[in-house]
Amino acid sequence: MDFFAALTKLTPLDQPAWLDLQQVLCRRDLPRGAILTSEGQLNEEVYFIESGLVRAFYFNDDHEITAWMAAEGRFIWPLPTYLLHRPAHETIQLLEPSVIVAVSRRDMDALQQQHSVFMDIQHRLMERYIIMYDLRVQLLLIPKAEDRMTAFGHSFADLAQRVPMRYIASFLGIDPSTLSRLRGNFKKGTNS
Amino acid sequence: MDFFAALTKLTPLDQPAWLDLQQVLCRRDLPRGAILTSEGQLNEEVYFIESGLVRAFYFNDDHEITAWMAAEGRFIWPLPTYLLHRPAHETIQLLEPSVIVAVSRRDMDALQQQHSVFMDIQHRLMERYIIMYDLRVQLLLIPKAEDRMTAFGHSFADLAQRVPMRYIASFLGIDPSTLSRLRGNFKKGTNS
DNA sequence: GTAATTTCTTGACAATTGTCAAGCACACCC
DNA sequence: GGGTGTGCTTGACAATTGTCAAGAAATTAC
Repeated sequence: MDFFAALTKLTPLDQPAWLDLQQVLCRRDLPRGAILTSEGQLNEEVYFIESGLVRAFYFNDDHEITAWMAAEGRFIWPLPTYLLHRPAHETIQLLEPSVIVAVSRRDMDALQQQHSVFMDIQHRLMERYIIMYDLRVQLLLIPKAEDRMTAFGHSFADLAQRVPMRYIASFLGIDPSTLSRLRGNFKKGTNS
Repeated sequence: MDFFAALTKLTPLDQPAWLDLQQVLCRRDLPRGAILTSEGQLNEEVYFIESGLVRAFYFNDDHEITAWMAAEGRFIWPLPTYLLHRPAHETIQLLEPSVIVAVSRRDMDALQQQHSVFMDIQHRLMERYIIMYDLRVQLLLIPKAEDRMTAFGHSFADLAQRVPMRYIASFLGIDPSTLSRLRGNFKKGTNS
């Protein structure tokens, strides 16, 4: 998924803005398991996933919770952290070897001052985040784990295939063993 | 809570912008139970709660789920609906007699074209929504109903007092009878 | 390819939560 | 202020889900 294509799909981008952006962006080829940002550290970058798969997680007591997952073609702008100037409560980690485009906050601030189109982009991404959050809350309010899982499959068919089960489980607030059992039952149900 | 004060707290507002806004805003004194917008209808207004208490809900199968609650001093900009130009999936209803300030979408669009400060306001509110959503998701991912309730009490102490229990229950994804029981246990626990 | 590690599955059981229903308390309306 | 309706509480039970643990399967490393 091309970075420029994804950007223009978000908002038409003029040549000067794109050139200035290219000056400051940094493309990284990272292995599976690499950490983009860590819980507790002040995040000062925004990202785009050119290829690969990423997830964010945090700890509640001693067990980790997957906050979200994203694959190639998606932007990562850790907004709650970014907006509040607070240390991240999430760790962002690669689930597959990935090519990540990164822009530092300092550079992004400067770009936003020079080209209003970068404000528009942030605005668009905020819109997307809100819509995603809305969906996420609706998912989590489905009372039964099985129904929650089915709904997840509908909304995130692509991720349902690629993301390891236990991450999906914690994303949905289900114990991995319960999720495994439900999967088993489901298969039996469809076969008969 | 004064509308103007709340606005300027969000973003400093110049005189001309405020005057133009006053032209189009409409203040309504509504009784308890009144409906601001209904599920399935295209919402074309944004609101501010000058006094009173409001909640939004929708139906999942046959039982209703409270999406959010808000008291005086808060803005209501139904963003998922507004952004997607889709009919609302929520009904917004007054829980107490309230004074509501409303601006139609048409007027707001015009204001945003004339005064960039109204874009800033939308931007600020989107930031708030994202932070609220983030909190909401974290709440819902707390596995035990009792812990979820406690966390709710911490984050929304004001609402916990004023909002009828069954709405809080559905907000937290708990059955009202379970919530009632937990409350009972909790009281016993603190007394001994 | 094989060993080592990790992840997934499954069983038995316990804890939590939901369901249905009945009684109680409270607020609201004339 | 008494009747009416609504919402809260509580009991008994059922369904769902979590916990702990062990074995199977898959993946990774060498």
